[in-house]
Parts: sequence; structure tokens; C-alpha cells
Amino acid sequence: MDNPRAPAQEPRLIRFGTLNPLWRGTMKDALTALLQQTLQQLVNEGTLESIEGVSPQIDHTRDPSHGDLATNLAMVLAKRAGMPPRDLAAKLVAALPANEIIAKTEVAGPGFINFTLSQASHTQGITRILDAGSDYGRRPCDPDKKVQVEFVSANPTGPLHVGHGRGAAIGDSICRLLAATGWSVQREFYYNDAGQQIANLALSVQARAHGLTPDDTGWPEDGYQGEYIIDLANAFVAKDAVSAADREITASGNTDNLEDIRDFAVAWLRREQDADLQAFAVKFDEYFLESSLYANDAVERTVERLVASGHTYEQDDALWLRSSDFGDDKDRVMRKREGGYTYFVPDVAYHLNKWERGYKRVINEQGADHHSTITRVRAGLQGLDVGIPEGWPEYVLHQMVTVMRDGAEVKLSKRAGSYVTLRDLIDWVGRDATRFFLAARAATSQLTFDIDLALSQSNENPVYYIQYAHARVASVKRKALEIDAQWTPATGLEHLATLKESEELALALILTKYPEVVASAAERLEPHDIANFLRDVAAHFHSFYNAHKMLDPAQPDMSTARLALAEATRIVIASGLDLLGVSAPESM
RNA sequence: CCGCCCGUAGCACAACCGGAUAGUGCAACGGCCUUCUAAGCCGUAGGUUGCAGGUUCGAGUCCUGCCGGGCGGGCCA
Repeated sequence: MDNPRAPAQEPRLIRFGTLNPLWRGTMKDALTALLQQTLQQLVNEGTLESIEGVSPQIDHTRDPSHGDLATNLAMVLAKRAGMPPRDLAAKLVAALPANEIIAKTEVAGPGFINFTLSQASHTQGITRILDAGSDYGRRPCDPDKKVQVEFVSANPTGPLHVGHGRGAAIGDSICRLLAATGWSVQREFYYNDAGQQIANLALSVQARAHGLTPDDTGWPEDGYQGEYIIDLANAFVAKDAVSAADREITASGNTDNLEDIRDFAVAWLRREQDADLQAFAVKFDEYFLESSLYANDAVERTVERLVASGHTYEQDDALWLRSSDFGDDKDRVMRKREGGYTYFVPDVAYHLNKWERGYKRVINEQGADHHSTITRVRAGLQGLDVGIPEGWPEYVLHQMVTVMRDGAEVKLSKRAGSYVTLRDLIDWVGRDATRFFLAARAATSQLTFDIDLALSQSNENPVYYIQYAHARVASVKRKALEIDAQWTPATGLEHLATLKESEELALALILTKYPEVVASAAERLEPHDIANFLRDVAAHFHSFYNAHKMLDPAQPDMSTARLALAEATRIVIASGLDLLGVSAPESM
């Protein structure tokens, strides 16, 4: 099994000559340009022959005693230059062109070059943020860079649970990240409304409508036992009308007609899911129905194409896909002995449809329990011989969410009907906290959602820490206007040179990292990077806020400069929270 | 049996194609509100990064083998 994640991602190094456009204007970018000149200088004077293929790293330092930025350039080039790293580092430092953004340079450790940024560089950074406003760190949408993201895609057989919530939070945030980095994003929800599970759903509703309970004889074997089935059955019997995304259905009330029940049940559950998603502030551009693939013969045509391309064979009265030709560990049955298709066939048809809609880039966000479908879907797509790249589509898989309540794990089982719904979570801890909690951790790690903890400490949730910083800035801005109508962030731009305190400079520095963080999070498809960064920004702001009085009538220049810095902070926090789908309140 | 993900402080999680002294929140302990929002700040304590090897200037990160947890693998979806 190959890596499900996308293959083609820009390396995060500075590869000279191919700067990430999102970094434009960041200190990293500026320093890279300077180092490029420096290297050219060394080449000119013969110290180095060439800098072809050099991929040095330029990093923000962890330890302030190492300056603000550091590079391993000398260590990477030492062998090529034929001199010890520290000596080469010294030469590089000496050849660095004059500039106003670096205040101090130092060779350290095995050959790192540490740079301390100047006050002027911070002034530049803050000005740039205020000038860009909510566009800071973002690129305009390029209509030619189309990407489609499929996420949630819950079966319409029950309410959305915590796992779907995680998919919704991560998927939606990925969409926002892609949009912020210039992609034109289409969000899609795939409804498995044609399989065996839907038949079971209809049978379950029918059984409930007939007054049966799961313990009775006559209850369908794989019936859904959740309480919501009772509500659903009652609504059907009462001849309720429901309107889901694209259709309006009135129940016939005829409990002998399974087709009526099925149509009504799917619509009813879609309405529930839509309401949950709306409460979660997640929207889709397209709801794609699996049943449509049968209605328009797309499944049949996909099978025919696979047969025609020669990647199938008949054996034991079944039709097989030679998926082992495409990286699978064995061949897979496409058409069963009794004639029906196995589940991955409509999946292949669906993805062929995506390809034919023109999406050269498609990302599927799913639970890790769907892992095995990746190889099969990709194998099926390869077998079509229509020029689909091997790694297409990309997958982001999130691991399971374990829910703890009363110190014990709550088992998630649709059939048993005992599980925590997304709606429950939102009702308990709020939309912002739920979204943040579910998106703030790497998708690859299993996470534990402790209900009791979330309830008892809802005010301690990290999201409030970040939102509080935002609200504080808004409050200070209001206060400033009370003191003097001229006291606005814009006024402060002229006085940024008065910012000299370490807390001020540290805050200014971290704010200028934002574009890099957005670019990186979008490339890696990892929204939790944003959450961690915001926590960092908020911490810097809170420290600054507590260490210094921001508004002092006796010092108008300094006060407005600080106001500008605070506003820059607010812009970054509001933008970052938006990427996570979390609100940025003006007051708390 | 095979494949994928994970294992980091009491708990939940970070750590940027391998970088310098492994961080953040909660929980614990001690301080800070007559002053811009105390949902905050400052400080203390807490670690053999599951175990054992290997690769190199350098490993939580890469490789091998174990141990432990999760998920998946069937003419089920």
C-alpha cells in the first residue's frame, strides 16, 4: 500500500529560485533573497563552484538566544566548498550584502548562522499586515486551479456522529486552507443511498412502524436499533412532509410499501444531517447521490470500459478486476456470482465522474476505516486507461474518535443505537469549541473526546484562550477611541519605531510567520498547524498585554503604535480562526 | 497471518523533507485585579519520547526487530 496522502507537495525548504509565492513579503523570503546574493558572491570570487541543487533550510529558531532565524547553509555546503562549516559560515557572513532587516549575525554551534532581525523589519511586517487586512497571508482565487474536496459523505442511515464531526471539521478547514492559498474549491458530499444499508434502513423503519422492537421476533437481522428510527417511523405513519436539500417528500403512511418508506427515510435523515451540518457551519456545493450512478448507467458503463480495457477476467462465475496489476495485493471481485456489483465498483464510477468533470486534483477526507478502498478505487481508475495519474485522488484519513463519558468509553455503533451525535457535542460545548477540538489535532492520531472534561471545563478550552485575545484587541480599540478619536491603528503606523520592548518585538515577529504557516498547512493538508500557531500568537499577545499598558494618554505615539500592533494581532487571529471555521468575537 | 495508523509529562496533544536545551493546554503548587476584559499574566514542579539495536556531524522524527493500542483485509458495505 502506497502512501494515501498526496505525492506532489512542495518541499518546505528554500530551494533557491523557486520561492513559495505565499511567503512573499515574509522575513524568511527576504532573508532567502539576501542569502542567494551572498552565495552568488562566493561563486563569483571562486570560493564555490556552483550552487546547483543546494537545498538549505532557513528556519525560525526555537531558542531566542539563537536569534530569530537560522540557516544550515554552511553545513550543507561545507563538503562542496572543501572547508569546515564554521569557516564557510564566517565567509558567508562576511559576504552578506548590506541591508536593513538584519540587526545581528552570528556563527554558532556546528556551523549554523543565526540572524537577529532589526526593529525596522518588524515595522515593515506590521505595516504589511495592516495594509493587507483580512487578505494578509492569503492569495486571490485562481479559477484555473480547481480542486474538489469530498468529505463527511455519511450514509443516510442515521444522524451524524462524532467521527463525522471530525471529518466535517478537518474537511471544511482543508477547503478553507486551499481557498486561502489560491485554489478554486468545490465541496462535495457523497450519499450512499443505493446499497444494502438503505434496504436495512427501510426494513427497520417498517418494523418500528409495525410496533416491533429489536428484541422481537421478526425484527430485521441487520436492522438499525437507534431511537431515531422510532421518530422516523412515527413521522412516516403520520404522513409528515420533509424537505431535504433538493427534494420534498410527503410520507404515504403505507407501511407495506418499502419503496415509499425508503424514500421518506432517506429524505428525513438527510434533513437531520443537513441541520447538523448547518449547526456546524459546514456547507457543500454538491450532494452527489450514488443512486444517480445507477440511474444513468454510469456503473454499467464503467464495468464495460474496464472489460474493454482488458483488465478483467471471469472466474468462478464472477467478474474480477486484475487489481494486483495496480498495486493491490490480490484481485478483487467486481460482479458477484448472483449478479450484483461489489461496493467499490460504484466508487470507481463515481470517481471517473469526478475526473470527467475536469478535476485534476481531488481530495477525499474520510475515516481511516475506509482505508482499504483507496487501493481498489485507484486500481479501478488505472484500469480504465483514461490517463488518470497513479496517485489520484488524494486521501486524508482521520483516525477514530474515542468518546469517553463517566470515565468509560462510549462505543459507537449505529446498529446498537448508542452513540454520541455531532449535535450532542454542539449542544454541550458549543460549535466553536467542538470545531476547534476536532480540527486542532493531527488527523493521523486517534483522539479522545472526553465529554465530562469538555463539559466541566468548557471555559478552559483552548479556543477561548484564542478568542479572548481577539476580543481584548477589539476592546482596546474601543477604549482608544474614547480617549481620542485620532487613536486608531492607522495613526500608529507612523510611530512603529517606538516599539522596542521584547514582548512587542516577539509578537511582531510571530505575526509575520502567518503566511508561511498558512502555506505549509495548506500544502500538508493539516489544519491543526493553524490551531497550534494561533495558540502561540494568543500567548504572545496575552504576555504583551499584561506586561505593558497599551493606552497611555501621556504617550500618544507609543499608544497608537501599540494599537497598530494589537490590530495586526487581531487580523491574524481573525483570519486563522476563520480557516478553522471558528468565530472571532468582538467581546466575551 | 497480511496491510495501514499510532505510542511523547498524571490527562489530552504539538514538535516545520532529521537540527541546537522536546513544547502547549488542563490538572498540581506559589504569587498578580482601586489602572485598557483575571476566559488573563508571572513563577515552581513534572520526561530514559514503549523497548532493543542501527544509520550520521546530529534521531521523538529515518531503517530493522520486538511490545502495546486502533483500523482494515472475505463474491459484507
